[in-house]
Amino acid sequence: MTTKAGPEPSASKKRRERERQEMRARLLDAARLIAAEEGWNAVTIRRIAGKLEYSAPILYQHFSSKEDLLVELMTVGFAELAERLRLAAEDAPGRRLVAMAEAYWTFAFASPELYQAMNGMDGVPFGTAETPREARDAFRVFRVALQDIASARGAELADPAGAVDTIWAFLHGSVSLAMAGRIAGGTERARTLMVDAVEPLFSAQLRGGEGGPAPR
Amino acid sequence: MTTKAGPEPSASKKRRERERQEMRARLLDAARLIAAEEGWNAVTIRRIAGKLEYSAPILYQHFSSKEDLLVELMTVGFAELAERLRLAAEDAPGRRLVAMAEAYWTFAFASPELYQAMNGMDGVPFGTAETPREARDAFRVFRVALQDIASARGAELADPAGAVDTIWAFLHGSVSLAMAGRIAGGTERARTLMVDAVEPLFSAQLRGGEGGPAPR
DNA sequence: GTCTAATCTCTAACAATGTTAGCTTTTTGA
DNA sequence: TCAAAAAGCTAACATTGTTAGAGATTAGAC
Repeated sequence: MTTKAGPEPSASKKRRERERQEMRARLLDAARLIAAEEGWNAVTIRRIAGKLEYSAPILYQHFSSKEDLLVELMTVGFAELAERLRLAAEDAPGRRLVAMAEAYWTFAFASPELYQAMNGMDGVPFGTAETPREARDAFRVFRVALQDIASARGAELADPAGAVDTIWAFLHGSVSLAMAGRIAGGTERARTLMVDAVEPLFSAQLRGGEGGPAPR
Repeated sequence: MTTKAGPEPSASKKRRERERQEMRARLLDAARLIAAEEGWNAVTIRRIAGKLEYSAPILYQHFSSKEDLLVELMTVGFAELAERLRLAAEDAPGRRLVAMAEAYWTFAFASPELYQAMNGMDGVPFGTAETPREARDAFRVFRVALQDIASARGAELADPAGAVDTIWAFLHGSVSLAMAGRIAGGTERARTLMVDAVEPLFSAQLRGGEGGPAPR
């Protein structure tokens, strides 16, 4: 390990580094707050800085560009989502799948601005940046949970990674359409539709192809 | 009917109206082409007009704003998608579901710029405009097809509209993640995962709750 | 305590964006 | 031939992300 080479940094140097980090976090929070209140279109560099009573160029001492800040918020979102999924994964195997689907939904509608930053909706760019580690974390939590549920039923997944992709795609599509107001009947109905369909979608991922109904 | 009140418009008036429509269509095509070649971020009013050798303000004689043009392209997209779904719905009942899922996928990847315009990705605004008639058209085609498939199996859908929403959400989520490069293994694997899972997802929509495997 | 170098933060400016005003030119219909 | 209408342009505006450069503040060595 080459970590911590050279002499110990002086006390004030450490303090200033800490203040830098706090400033960075405050900038992220400000952007997130504006987005939550007025949508991503209202998130401009001058408004972010203004919210902290700084002038616009301050942002470039903490992020290389506006997009850089947005990408960072995306990883914040994935971290929060992963945490919620971890929590839901502690449910009993019988309820775990539904709990995780509900956790996904709850996260998305509790923090729509983060969900949008993560999925490139509404003016937030996406695709150029690599998928962050936090996203892979969330994915892994999901995969382990699905495998556990399968083995609790005395079965196993034909293609664990594929099962996660498939179910993730369904959850994302459901939330995405619901958030855009594209599901007639409102979000409550959309949520019910999603939760009801996730179980058969999972069963079909079990070895042996198109699985039958879930065991009672 | 109050259509066609007043005297017949003069010949040259009709010609100019026709030219206006053509100009409008050319503006839409230019925007679409730029988006297809360089992404939506490159689509600026000056570039759209420039591509037709006009100056920028010409756009405002055909659209009330840039967003207005984008919304129009969105309905173009839904019209194309509806047409493709209609075609796929002519397949034999046994293949129809997969054919429609494949048609959805093929459309999305044949015209990513339209798909993005329809679903508000990558800088294209969405949500403010009402869902256009063409979108409801596509939805209806889907619903009728699903109902036909069900009755061809001697069953029926518990909630036809809900079944469409559910399957649509899954298709959209799959395409959306694949297009963002978020499915490990590339688009071909993503496509396979989607097509494989659509059948059990459909079966679960049949009356009687979580349906078993498809009849052979 | 004083001085130099680093760090912080600002104002001013830049090019590019969507959009509007106002003018000139062309076309229309009598 | 002429007035009205339509088409199309240039010039401008405010707002965006971003950079340059100057002025203030602080750090740490003597």
